[in-house]
Amino acid sequence: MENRNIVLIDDHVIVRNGLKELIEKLGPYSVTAQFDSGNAFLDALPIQPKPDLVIVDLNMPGMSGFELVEKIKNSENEQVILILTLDSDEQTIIRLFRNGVRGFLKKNCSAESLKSALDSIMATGYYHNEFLALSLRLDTQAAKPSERDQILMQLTPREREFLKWVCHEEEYAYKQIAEQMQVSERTVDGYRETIFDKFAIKSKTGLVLFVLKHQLFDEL
Amino acid sequence: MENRNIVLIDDHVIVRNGLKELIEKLGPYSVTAQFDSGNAFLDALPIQPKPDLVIVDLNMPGMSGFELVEKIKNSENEQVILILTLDSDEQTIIRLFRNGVRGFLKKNCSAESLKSALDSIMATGYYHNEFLALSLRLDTQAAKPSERDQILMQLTPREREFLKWVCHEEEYAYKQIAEQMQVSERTVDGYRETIFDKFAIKSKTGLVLFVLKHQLFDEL
DNA sequence: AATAACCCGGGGATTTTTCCCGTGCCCGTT
DNA sequence: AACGGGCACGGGAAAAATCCCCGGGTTATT
Repeated sequence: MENRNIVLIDDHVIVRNGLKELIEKLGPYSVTAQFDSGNAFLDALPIQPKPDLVIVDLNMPGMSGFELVEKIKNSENEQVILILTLDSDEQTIIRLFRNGVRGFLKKNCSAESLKSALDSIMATGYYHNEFLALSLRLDTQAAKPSERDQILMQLTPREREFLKWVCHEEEYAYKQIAEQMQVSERTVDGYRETIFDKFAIKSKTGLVLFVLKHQLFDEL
Repeated sequence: MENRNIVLIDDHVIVRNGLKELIEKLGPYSVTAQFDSGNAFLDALPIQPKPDLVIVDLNMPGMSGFELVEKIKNSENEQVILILTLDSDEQTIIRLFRNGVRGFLKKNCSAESLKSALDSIMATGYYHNEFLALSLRLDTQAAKPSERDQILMQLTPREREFLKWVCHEEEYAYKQIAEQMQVSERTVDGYRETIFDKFAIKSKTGLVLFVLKHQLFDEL
């Protein structure tokens, strides 16, 4: 098999050099170009031959790896991308994957992991590890019933009803919610306050974000 | 390495036998049990040793593979599952994966694909191919692209950025958003106003609901 | 040159939200 | 009988959000 061309994008030259040495020892791979920023890569896109794989550091100053992936996706120039990351939350990983990323690897992974990632991407186009699988399952309500239940447990019936009104399409003000719930504004004030305290929320906007983020709405 | 125990669930005995022969030729795998329905497998669950892998046909009379996966997931008895399918829509695949399925394979796949699927699942726990990748990407984009795109078209770049800040976890006040965007509060006032007008929104709360309802956040 | 669309910003007013202070009732537990 | 939690209610005040007024600039299109 011919040598595969790999491009590295990372702001640290030390990391790039370390990776290059490691990668070229692992198999028929050649690191043919390195860039210290997403912009540098994008600038070079039209003039360089398309690599077989682009390895992107997620945490870079200026344009983050995430932004870079989005820009590549929106360009006409599809790339096979492997993400290098220290640790990242599930949401980011899911979004990256949906933007066409082919795999994720922790920066502190073993050489064996790196090798299997490279081999897998070259063979099947993708590298799939528990990192991603876990994230995807966390993405759905079904995966985190415990967290949701734990939140719901801490809500009294009136507080749940209050939250339902807060997230109502009609965008009720507290005064109107008070009317709907047949209590005084001051009482509604109380519901808000206790929920703020319980979950470290600071604003009505935060309440909406909280409910939707934890997908509580259907349970209220 | 020891032989891996594989269980087949498919309503066609011919398919099962063909698979068994093929699988046992491909590597250190033994098909230790076969079932012609999901129910038969569920009945046997408590009494048989847990297999290393369960291969499930998606299209079965009676209980479908999908139902079976859900039941397994809701039982206490987790299984490593590979799905065999003729062709299936993206939604089903996504749901299956989120229910813990480790891989998908077309029924008419090559022996090489089957082998790499088995090897990959045994090695990393997952098998990942373009089949799934495509589905996941379709999941977000095909959801309601027309409606969402139509909304996005009506937003200027600054308005999108503004919306991103409005829905930020930190619950920024407009004053803080103005700081982040490097403009005056009055300018932010303008972004809000125009968005309110465009989409008949009445409050900051409404903005959050709007963004999340139409799943705009990832696109901003 | 005119028009439109986007971007930017100051002053001021009203409403809403947020946060204090307090009160009391009911109910189940201890 | 005392206690805590949930529920309900009130006054007042600071902060934020909302809604007006008004002006300016750039850029692309016509």
